[in-house]
Amino acid sequence: MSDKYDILKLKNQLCFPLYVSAKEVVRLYKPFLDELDLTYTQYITMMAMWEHKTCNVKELGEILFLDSGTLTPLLKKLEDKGLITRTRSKEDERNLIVNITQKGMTLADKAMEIPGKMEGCVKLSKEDAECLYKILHKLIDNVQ
Amino acid sequence: MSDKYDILKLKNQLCFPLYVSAKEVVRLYKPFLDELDLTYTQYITMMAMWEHKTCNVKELGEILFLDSGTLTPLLKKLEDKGLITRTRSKEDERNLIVNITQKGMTLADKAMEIPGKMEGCVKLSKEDAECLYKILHKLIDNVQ
DNA sequence: TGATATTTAATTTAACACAATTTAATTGTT
DNA sequence: AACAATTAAATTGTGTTAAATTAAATATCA
Repeated sequence: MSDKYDILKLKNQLCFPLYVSAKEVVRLYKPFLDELDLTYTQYITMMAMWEHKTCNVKELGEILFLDSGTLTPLLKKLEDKGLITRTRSKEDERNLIVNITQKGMTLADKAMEIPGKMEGCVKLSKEDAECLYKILHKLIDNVQ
Repeated sequence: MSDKYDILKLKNQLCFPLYVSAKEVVRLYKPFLDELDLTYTQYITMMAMWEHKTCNVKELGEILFLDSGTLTPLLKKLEDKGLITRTRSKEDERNLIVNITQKGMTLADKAMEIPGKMEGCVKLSKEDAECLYKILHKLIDNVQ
């Protein structure tokens, strides 16, 4: 029934449903994000840019919990698409300033539909969604 | 204070803390898993194998929510390490049977320490951990 | 002040994961 | 028996991430 290896079973892990949920939710976004020609990581980066308009890579990394190894190639792609610009700071050449373009801002209007569509897919009650949100933020605070 | 783009802000997304939590938790595992010379995905695969002892790739994929594109190279690495064997089924040559080896089983003893160590890192109350577990499983059921 | 070390910021590289496609084996239908 | 449809795994290409590297700025001290 129960042996000493029970604690190694997948059903007794908290990390596993967390890993699976995140992966599945990103997968659910895919068809919606394909319409904007964005990956999920590009999407959250654009969310940060829609809000902040200007940012350097370091700040963006702190907001998004991404490091520059992820952001550098990603930002180059967004620049290629014309959604942002990348320019070195005159004051400190180490800093790369990211600015949103007009085209980038325009994309927000198309993106507005997505959060509502996703809610419909995930199908959690308002209470569960709020509870999940709170616990995940606690977890993130704890591990920083 | 509030504008029509509020619904696109990161702080109003549920997906974002989910994405960050999963990533950060996997990152926390890294130092412990380095001692076993396993990646996180290899670790959950070994968990499935410690429990089931034998499995084909399809079954393993269903258990782990991974596809053959992820599993094929991963299983070859675990085979190289001597933790599993990969053999084609005699009954149906399309099926690749994965079996755990003695060396693979032995690794479970070292892995036994990890769940406890991770609990210490994540630092959620028993109530929060249980609640999180339940909601995540609901979410996974909903999106299947 | 000038030389050197340290810190900081971003890029590059290599490994891993995932989506989409391909190949191979089996089953079903006529 | 022949062909189509289905199933299982492998392969390929793209994106993400950790670790190492490069470049720039600042601090230390002779």
